[in-house]
Amino acid sequence: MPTKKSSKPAIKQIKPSGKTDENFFSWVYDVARQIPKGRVTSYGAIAASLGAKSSARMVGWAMNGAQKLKPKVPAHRVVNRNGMLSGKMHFDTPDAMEKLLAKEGIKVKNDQVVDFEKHFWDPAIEL
DNA sequence: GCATTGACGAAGG
DNA sequence: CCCTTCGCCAATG
Repeated sequence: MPTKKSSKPAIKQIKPSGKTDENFFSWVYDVARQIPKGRVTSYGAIAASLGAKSSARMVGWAMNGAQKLKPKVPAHRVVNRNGMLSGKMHFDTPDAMEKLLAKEGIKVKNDQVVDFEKHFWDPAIEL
């Protein structure tokens, strides 16, 4: 039943222009979606698992579109190396990230994840 | 087309 | 120990 029209290409289209090598970006989204509930990881860890540990910034930039992506990417589970919610301000509301984390059992204090190491999830190892 | 910025990270002073 | 600088690469002005 090949009635499958070529529609809905997994992941892509970060930009309506259709530019951008979605390779790197897509990988980031893919990994981010695989983050177990109640766990967090860092931008650098994701970048490193992709073979671009130096491009942690790109991971963060990728997250910028992650919120609108479908299915949405749990960007709230991704924080910086210090466990700080550096990207909370980029959500719909500054409280969204903190709230989502708290909902999954992760405590956030002063924009920082409590017991970050304990909740840390390394895609390069676990994946 | 060049300059600045950015949800980071590691290294240097 | 805190602050500054560099690297990374793409988007935006």
